[in-house]
Amino acid sequence: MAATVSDTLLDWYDKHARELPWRARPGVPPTDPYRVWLSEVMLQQTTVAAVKPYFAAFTMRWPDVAALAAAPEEEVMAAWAGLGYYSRARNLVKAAREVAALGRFPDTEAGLRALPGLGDYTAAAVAAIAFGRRAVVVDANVERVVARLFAIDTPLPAARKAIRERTDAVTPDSRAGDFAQAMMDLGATICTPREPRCLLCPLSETCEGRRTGEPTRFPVKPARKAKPQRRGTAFWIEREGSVWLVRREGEGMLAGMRALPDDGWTARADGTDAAPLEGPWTDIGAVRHGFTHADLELAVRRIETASTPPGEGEWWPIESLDGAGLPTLFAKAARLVLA
DNA sequence: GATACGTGGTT
DNA sequence: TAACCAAGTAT
Repeated sequence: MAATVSDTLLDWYDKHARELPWRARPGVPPTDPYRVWLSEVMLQQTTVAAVKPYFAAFTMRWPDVAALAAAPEEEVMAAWAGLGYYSRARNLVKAAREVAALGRFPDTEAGLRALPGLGDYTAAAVAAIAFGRRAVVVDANVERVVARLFAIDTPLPAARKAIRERTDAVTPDSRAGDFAQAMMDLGATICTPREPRCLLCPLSETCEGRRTGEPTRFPVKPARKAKPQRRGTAFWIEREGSVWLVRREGEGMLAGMRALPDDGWTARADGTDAAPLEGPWTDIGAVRHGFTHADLELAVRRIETASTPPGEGEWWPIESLDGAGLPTLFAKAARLVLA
């Protein structure tokens, strides 16, 4: 009888699993749910390389969920600065507080799914990896591997239903966490988007996508929309060695993060160019920054003043600006001013 | 289902 | 270099 997909893949994983800071050795259970959850949230739409230093910093500073639950949201947001998708940090604090109030992590997929910031993927991944539950874990790696394995040529996102069903069918009852991580490792290192290393793939013999001769045809993705180009202005207001920082409100772009005051640019519209103070302003230059759905050219203007701007904000010592937790866009603007 | 939401690495 | 892409979620 031929070996199953899961047996073959688990054998491969036992030999080739990546060693990652949040990962126990394959098959060895004592996996701290806090570390699994934290890493999974950080890894949402984010590369392993980008996550590593943040994971190290967070676990050093907040070693368990109780410590994170007790942290001021503002400090967690600042520590997240540079990692992107900042609603993750807001939800991270909320979830930590719910778990702390509960006294422990929910240990079922449904219980985890109810926490803020845990969607279908993350709830399944934590249930499987941290609690050994059988769960169907589907991320972009699994989508790609499964779409190729079964030559699913329905375009995304309509293909998700079939992909999920196929993934369910090959997910084993035991070691579901290792199986999920094996699928993701395979997708990240072998079954890559552009030049898959089919000669090294443990599943190549049964892969229907490979049999077609064009494995990279799967999964079929819709064409992308063009990104609009936006313009805006940020204002560097300096007084006695400090710069005026504001906190961005709401739940939109960079919400909750410290920032330079700006002219109200959004992903949908250019800024008004209106300054928070009377001039004279000095033009410093501009920085370019790409967001998911818009590219921004941000002009930077500077002024030295003795007065405090209207509205909420704080004078932040320039020498310790690194600790302010500015998102990358404003870190670039600050770098330009200080260069 | 479609859209909003960051950033840095890779090709 | 300009796309493309990454361990997605919320609305």
